[in-house]
Amino acid sequence: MVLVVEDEAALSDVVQAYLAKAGYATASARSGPEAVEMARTMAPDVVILDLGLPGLDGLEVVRRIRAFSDCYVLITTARSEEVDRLVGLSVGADDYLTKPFSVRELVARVQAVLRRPRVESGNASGMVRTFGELEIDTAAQEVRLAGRVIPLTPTERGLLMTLAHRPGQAFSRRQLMEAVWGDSWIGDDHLVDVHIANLRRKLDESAESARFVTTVRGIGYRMGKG
Amino acid sequence: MVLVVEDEAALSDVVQAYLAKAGYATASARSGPEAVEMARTMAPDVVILDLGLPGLDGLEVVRRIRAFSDCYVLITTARSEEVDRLVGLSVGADDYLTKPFSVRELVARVQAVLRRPRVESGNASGMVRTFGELEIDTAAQEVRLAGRVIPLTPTERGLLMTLAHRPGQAFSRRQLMEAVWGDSWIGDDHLVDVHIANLRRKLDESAESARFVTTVRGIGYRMGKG
DNA sequence: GTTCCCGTCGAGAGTTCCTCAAGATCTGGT
DNA sequence: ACCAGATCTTGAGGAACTCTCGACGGGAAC
Repeated sequence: MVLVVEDEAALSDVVQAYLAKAGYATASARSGPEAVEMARTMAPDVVILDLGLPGLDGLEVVRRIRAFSDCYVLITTARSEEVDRLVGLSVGADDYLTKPFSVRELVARVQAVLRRPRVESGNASGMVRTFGELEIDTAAQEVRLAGRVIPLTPTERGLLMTLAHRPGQAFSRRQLMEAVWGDSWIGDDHLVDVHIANLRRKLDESAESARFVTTVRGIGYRMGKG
Repeated sequence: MVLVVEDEAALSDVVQAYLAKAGYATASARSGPEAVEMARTMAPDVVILDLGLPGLDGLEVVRRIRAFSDCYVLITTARSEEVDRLVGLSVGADDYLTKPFSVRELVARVQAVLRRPRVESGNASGMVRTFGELEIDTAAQEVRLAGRVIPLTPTERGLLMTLAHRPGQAFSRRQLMEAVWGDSWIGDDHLVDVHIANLRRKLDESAESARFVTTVRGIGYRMGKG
């Protein structure tokens, strides 16, 4: 499934028509928050995102989506400056196109992207990351431990999925807060500690005290390896 | 299999000869498009890519290869500016070397790469610096020696990463303090000595007394080669 | 041989992190 | 609109870890 995020209805329709003709199911969003919400609930394979959205900054949308999803993000932008491209790629986008672009080329890139070997995960759109007995299903938005579903609060899920998105990578408390609460949040770093503690309690009471979330002293937290 | 992409035939031959002597099969490409094509058909384990290729932009080559392959990409570049490195890593390269580089070091990195269990997909921001058996992983914020994780305090990590940032360059104690503690810090230079000593103890007790941090008398410290 | 610079050690001070608990806020149902 | 339950936020205390500093011994440069 391809999610098209574009506030200009005419362009959105054209793009969706071409994608449909190429055999892809599509969905559309017209604003940043809507895009994030749909990316979360529909778990698309590809998100085509217009950076020039009114309201929420486009790059912020990429960051938020990246917090819980590994889907491919293709950016379109009217400003052709190099800066945009680099910044876009550095926040986690996979490819970019500058406007005006050929819709055929857009479709070609989507096809190229979907040909790319999917990261460990059997099913097409649902992606499951495993860490020993822990399974994180980003499509179903649920977490299983030894087959058992662990009930997590949205905050705990957000933290876990952010960490699991790049296993081994150390995240600062601030990075985690930005990913889960959004970058406009102002609050105590200590919040992260408490939620991580709650998360660990739920995860560890079922497992044999195998720590999934590791503390990196002076930095923050990361997934995996004690 | 290691794919060497380099337009200068002499250098390409030398690199390939060393790699062959280390036991690796090699292939070579002399242009960007050829590199992409060979990466596609031969599915190499590692691609060593010269960013300064004529014609197609080197970064574009990385992006194209990334479109279908998750292989390890090691960039070499004559321009040592920070910008190059950041941009290179953001498009999906895994490591980089600045020219002129030691062919031995190149081989050492390739070996390190192939020894290391591939850590899941796109660790685009995961940058790993290697000094012989020492691996400095700035993404995970951890240091490995012969595959073993060495637990370091934040200060020790900071010092090591500062030194490793420019191997061979001598840093004064004051420079190191500014880098690790911040430029507003006022304190005794001797502090650096203590932490360097602690760092060396941790690093050397596992290695055969191969000093990674060298003292430059009257100046400070530097990374590598006595 | 002298002088300075560097390496090592130990103990107190300081910081970071974890845990527990209570108040505030949010959500869904009636 | 109201209530009940879940979730989020904030704070304080304690434990473990890390930093800092002074002192002494060894080694390099001259």
